[in-house]
Amino acid sequence: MSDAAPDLRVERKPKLSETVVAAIRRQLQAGEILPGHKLPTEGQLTETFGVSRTVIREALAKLAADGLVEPRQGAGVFVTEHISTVFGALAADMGAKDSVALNVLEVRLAVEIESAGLAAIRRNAAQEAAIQEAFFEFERLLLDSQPTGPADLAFHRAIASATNNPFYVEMLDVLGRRAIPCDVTSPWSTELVQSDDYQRGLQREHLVILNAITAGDAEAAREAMRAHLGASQQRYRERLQARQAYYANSVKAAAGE
Amino acid sequence: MSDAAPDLRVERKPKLSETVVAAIRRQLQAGEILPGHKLPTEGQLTETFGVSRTVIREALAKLAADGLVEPRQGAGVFVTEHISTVFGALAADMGAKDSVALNVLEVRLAVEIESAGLAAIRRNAAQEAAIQEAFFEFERLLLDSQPTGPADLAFHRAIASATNNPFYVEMLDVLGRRAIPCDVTSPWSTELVQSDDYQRGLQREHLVILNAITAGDAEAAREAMRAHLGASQQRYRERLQARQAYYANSVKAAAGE
DNA sequence: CGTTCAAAAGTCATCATACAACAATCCAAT
DNA sequence: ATTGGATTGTTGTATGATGACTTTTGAACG
Repeated sequence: MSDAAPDLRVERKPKLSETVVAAIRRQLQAGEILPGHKLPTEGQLTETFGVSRTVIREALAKLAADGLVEPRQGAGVFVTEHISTVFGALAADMGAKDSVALNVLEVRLAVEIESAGLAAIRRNAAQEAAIQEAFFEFERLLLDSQPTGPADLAFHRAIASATNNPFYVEMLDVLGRRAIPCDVTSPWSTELVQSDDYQRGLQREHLVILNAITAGDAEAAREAMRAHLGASQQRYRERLQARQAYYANSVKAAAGE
Repeated sequence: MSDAAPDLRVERKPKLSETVVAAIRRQLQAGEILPGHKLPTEGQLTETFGVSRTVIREALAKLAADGLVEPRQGAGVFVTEHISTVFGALAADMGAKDSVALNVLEVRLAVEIESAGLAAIRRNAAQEAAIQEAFFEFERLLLDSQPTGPADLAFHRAIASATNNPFYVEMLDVLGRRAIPCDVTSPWSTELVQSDDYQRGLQREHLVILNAITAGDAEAAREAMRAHLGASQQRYRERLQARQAYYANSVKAAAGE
C-alpha cells in the first residue's frame, strides 16, 4: 500500500444522494420552498427523484448537517430560517444604486478576507487543488483572450469552500452575485475588464493569495486578500466616476445643444 | 415577523446515528484510528454498536459531510488527512446544530473584525461617543450586578454603525440574533455568563478595542476585535463541551445505575 | 522466476419492505 | 365546549438482497 497515489483528479462519479442534495439545494436557494415550510415527504421525494428512500434520507441528512433543513420525527422535514433568505430579501432591494453596491462590496471584503485566512489554515489537499485549478484556468483563459470572469469567481468560491464553513460560501454567493464587478456585462465595463493589463493585475494579486494559502500563512493570506479586494474596490470606484462623468456629459450634450 | 422561537434549548432526544457519530468522532480525535487508515467495515460497526446498518451508514454520511472520513466504494471508509488544526478537533466534539451556530459565529467574526477597522478610520465624533457610551453603560451595569447583555450588544452595534456602512449593522443584526451566545437563556450558561470574572474579561477586551478605535488605528482595532471574538468563540466552545459532558453523564447515569 | 490476467472475495451503494416511534388531526363521548 | 382516545401521516430503525467497484488471490504463461 503506502504511496497509494491519492490521485487528485476530481472526476469521480457523483453519488446519487449528491445529485439529490444539489437539486434540493437549488430549489431552496431559488426560494421554491420558503423557510419554515415543510418539504415533500420522503415518500414523495422518492417518487419525484426516482431513487430509493435510502438515497433520499442520506441527502436529507446532508442538508440537515449543513443546517438547511431540520427533520422532526412524525411531523416532516422543515426548511430552517437561513441567512441567505434574510440576505436574499435584503439584497433584493439594493441592486439599483451603485453606492449601495459599493457598501455591499465592502461587506464582501470583510467576509473574504477572513475566508482567506481560514482557508490557509483549514484547507485539505482537494480544496487546495481546486483553488490552484481555478487559478490556472484563469491563466489559460487569459492566454486565449477569453473572458476570465467565471474563473475569477471560481477562484474566490474555492477559497470560501476551503474554510470548511458552508456559510462562507453561501455568503459569498449572496453578496457576490450583486457586487462582483468582474463579470458584470455592462457596456462601460467590458472594455476595461477585458483589457489585458487589468486581468494581468488581477492574476498577480491572485498569485499572492494562492501562495499564502498554500504556505498555510493565515496572516499573509488575509493581507493579500485585503490588498486584492481593496484594489478591486478602488477600480470599481474609478469606473463609477468615469461612468458618472460620461452621463454628466451626455446630459450636458443633450441639454446644451 | 414570526419569532418562531428557534429555541436553542437542546432537549431533544439524540438520534441513534448521532450517538454513533459522537463515538466515532471521539475515537478519531483520540487518534485510535490514524489518518489514511481504514475504519471497520459497516458490518463490523453494526455489531460493535448494536445498531442497524442504516444507522451506521447515516453516521458515516454525516462524518463524510464534515470531511472527517472519505468512503471509497468497494474499498472501505478511510480517515481523511486531517485538515490540520483546531477545526477538526473542534468539530469533533459537537453535534451538528452546535456546529452550525459556531459557523455563523465565525461569519460574524469576519464582519465584526473589518467593522472595527473601518470604525477606527471613519467614525465621527458622535459615533465615537456612542461607542464610549455603550462601554460605560456596560461598566455601570457590571457594578450594579445587572445583566450586561444588552450593553454588550449595543457596544458592537455602535461599532458597526460607526463604519458608516448601514449593511454592517444589518449584517450584525441578522448574524447576532442567531449566534450571540450572551443572551441565550440556558441553565448552563447563566452561571457562566453572569459570573463577574467572565464579564470583567469581556470588558477588558472591549477596552482594548475602544482604545484602538479612538486612536484611529485600524490595524490595532482589527486585532483587538479578532482577539475578543476569538476568545468568545473559545468560551462558547468550552461551554458546548461542558454541556456535552453533562449530557453524557446523564445518559450514563440513566443507563448504568 | 517474474509477469499477466482472470476469477474470487470483500466492501460500499442502492433498492425494497416492514415495523416502531412520534406528531397532528379528527371524532365521539362526556 | 372540552376531553380523551383512535386514526392517519411521517420520520426513525431494522433487515435482507442485489449491483458495482476494489483489492487480493492464484493460476497460466513467457
